[in-house]
Amino acid sequence: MKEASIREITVFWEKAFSSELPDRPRPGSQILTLRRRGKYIVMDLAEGAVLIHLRMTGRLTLQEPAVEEKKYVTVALHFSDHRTLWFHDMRKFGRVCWVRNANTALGHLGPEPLASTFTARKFAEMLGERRGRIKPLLLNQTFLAGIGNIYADEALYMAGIHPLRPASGLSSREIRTLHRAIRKLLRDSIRHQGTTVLNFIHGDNERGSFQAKLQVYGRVGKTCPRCKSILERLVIAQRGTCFCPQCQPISGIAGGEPSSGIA
DNA sequence: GAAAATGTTGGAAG
DNA sequence: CCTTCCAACATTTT
Repeated sequence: MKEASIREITVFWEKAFSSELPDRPRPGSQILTLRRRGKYIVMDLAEGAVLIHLRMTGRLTLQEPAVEEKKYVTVALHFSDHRTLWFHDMRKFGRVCWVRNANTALGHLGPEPLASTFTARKFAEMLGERRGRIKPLLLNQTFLAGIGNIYADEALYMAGIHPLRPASGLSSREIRTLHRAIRKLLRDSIRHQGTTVLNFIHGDNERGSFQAKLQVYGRVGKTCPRCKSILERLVIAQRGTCFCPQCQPISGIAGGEPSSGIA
């Protein structure tokens, strides 16, 4: 595809679209690149950019939706080659935003976990300055970009860290383990085309397969794959949280004896 | 049939 | 700065 541009944007659900410009994109807004930053899909244009956030149930198709799913289409981008990108969104939390400058609009985001500059050392520096608990921090996009509820739970499980542990209280060993877990998890999930819990689809219109690899997410009450304890559920920062009380002790190091400290 | 839970984020309020 | 609650919305599960 060469010299593609956005010809027109049709908005079916007004709240799903916003623009920093007085008008919607004009004909000839050439598309330069397509990339991801955190949970945003970024379409850089010759002038400005289009940001897409899928939130909970957003999905994109280049295929025209069937009549019965048309009611969930909130925005459609019509390209110069006469193809159309359909933004479906059952819960209507997703957003499409036309901005002047993508970097400015996304300037609040924390580092990319997969960037080479995101080292364990850098992670340690970032954590040391923080007061809160580790799980809400992992979900905080201004702290680190791109981690959602599933990967936060999985990363903490993989690293053997209780979700309520104070962020600044992690040992350097735990930080290294968590850093590794986050990066491995995201890489593996991308390799498996993502995690489809309900209706997520990737660019080829297919479901992801990483859900088959999840160890704790969605498995409350089932057994821990590692130690066979019953996985427990907590609500932390309004988000359901699944963890293994044995492998992720609230005190002590992962895998260590809970008998440290007192007595 | 009502209540709670679901992958997210931003805003308000303490 | 940090945490908590809520709102946006539709569907499924309890």
